[in-house]
Amino acid sequence: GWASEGLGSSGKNRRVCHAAARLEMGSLWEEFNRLGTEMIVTKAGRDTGEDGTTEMLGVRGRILAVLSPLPCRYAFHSSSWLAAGRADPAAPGRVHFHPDSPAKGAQWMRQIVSFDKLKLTNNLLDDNGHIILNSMHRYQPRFHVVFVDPRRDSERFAHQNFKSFSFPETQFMAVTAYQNHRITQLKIASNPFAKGFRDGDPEP
Amino acid sequence: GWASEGLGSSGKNRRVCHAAARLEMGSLWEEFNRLGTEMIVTKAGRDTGEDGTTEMLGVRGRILAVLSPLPCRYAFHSSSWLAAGRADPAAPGRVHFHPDSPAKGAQWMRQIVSFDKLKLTNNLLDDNGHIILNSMHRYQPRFHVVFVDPRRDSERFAHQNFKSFSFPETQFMAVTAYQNHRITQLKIASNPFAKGFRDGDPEP
DNA sequence: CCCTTTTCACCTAGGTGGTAAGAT
DNA sequence: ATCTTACCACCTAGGTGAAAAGGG
Repeated sequence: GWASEGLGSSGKNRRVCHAAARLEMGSLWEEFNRLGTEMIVTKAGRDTGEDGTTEMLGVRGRILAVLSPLPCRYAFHSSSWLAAGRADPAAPGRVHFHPDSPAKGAQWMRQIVSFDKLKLTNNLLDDNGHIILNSMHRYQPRFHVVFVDPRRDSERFAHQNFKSFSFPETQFMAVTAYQNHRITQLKIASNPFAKGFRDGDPEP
Repeated sequence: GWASEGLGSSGKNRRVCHAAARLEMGSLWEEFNRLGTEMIVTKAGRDTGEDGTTEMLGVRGRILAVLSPLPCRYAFHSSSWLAAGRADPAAPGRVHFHPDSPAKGAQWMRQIVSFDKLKLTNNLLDDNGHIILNSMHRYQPRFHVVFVDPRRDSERFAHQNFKSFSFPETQFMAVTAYQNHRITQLKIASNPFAKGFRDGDPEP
């Protein structure tokens, strides 16, 4: 009934307003962010390795990720990124639904919510559902916890039924090839699939 | 409302009574069945490669698979299977929910419904959710299309809300090692992961 | 003797950055 | 000159039956 769909003090539905989230692998994200994170975009789509942990209970809902563009074009000169004019026109942003969606809150709590199936592409005509980005532009990942409202006129309450999270340390630059060699080295050191490019002695 | 949940002539909810299904790779299943299909069970769990196609429209529901034991123990002697006494006592049968469940009918129709994540084990203490079988016993795979009834007292109508399918050509014997060498050869010829054991010239 | 378990080489499938060639 | 693409060797991850060892 209507009474049970009351709003919390934030103007959000009570089912989502207490949702919380923390970033998994936060120290690694910070290490990348200090150097200026770069993410490869290809025509076919490449992974991102995004992780997050939700602390949501009792919500029957969806979790989805979006990448919000930051409004500037960049260039990499003498080891640093510089703003280089207005952002190129962006295609309408795509949304990536977590593959476990929809699921109940207890299910989301059971394990880390990983966005490792999310792929980035620079192909404006992509029809694989990947998220389309402009290379040499900067993005802020965000994700939304959405309560699936069973009411028939649920569109009217859409603004109450989600709660959003973003972690500044996950901002990144979309590139087709790495610009900063220190980013390349950190990727090689931290991604198991790049183990073939490591040369030093591995730690236990 | 209640009127819209009326029953078809079969005594099943109208949402499932028109569901239909056909077996994918039917001719390969028949080829195996003529020889006597065998499926490996291990302690850790092994795949089955079950495929099926549903023809279900407009149903918000689940698809799940069960393996029904046939009540006999078998032995393999001189190239054929013989009944060999009563069936060993079986643990309560487990159910395998298709990982896309729940989903709407249109989603199920979009692609082949494959049970290739279903694994078989002979470990009675298995806690990976695999289906537990007795080796040297025969089984009939079945699957059920289930309408998720939104009514509060939906348990009362459970018997109306599913429709079951089984294909006799998918019956198989659970084994820990292949008994019939012709089954081994047909597995090697038809399973891409066993390509390493093929010796003849491959067909284009 | 019959059946089960363990380990193995050999595959499929797909995620890495490197590299050189291509595009603008 | 700068950015993009296509292909590659090298990984991770995991599905095969073979073979040998183990158990009752």
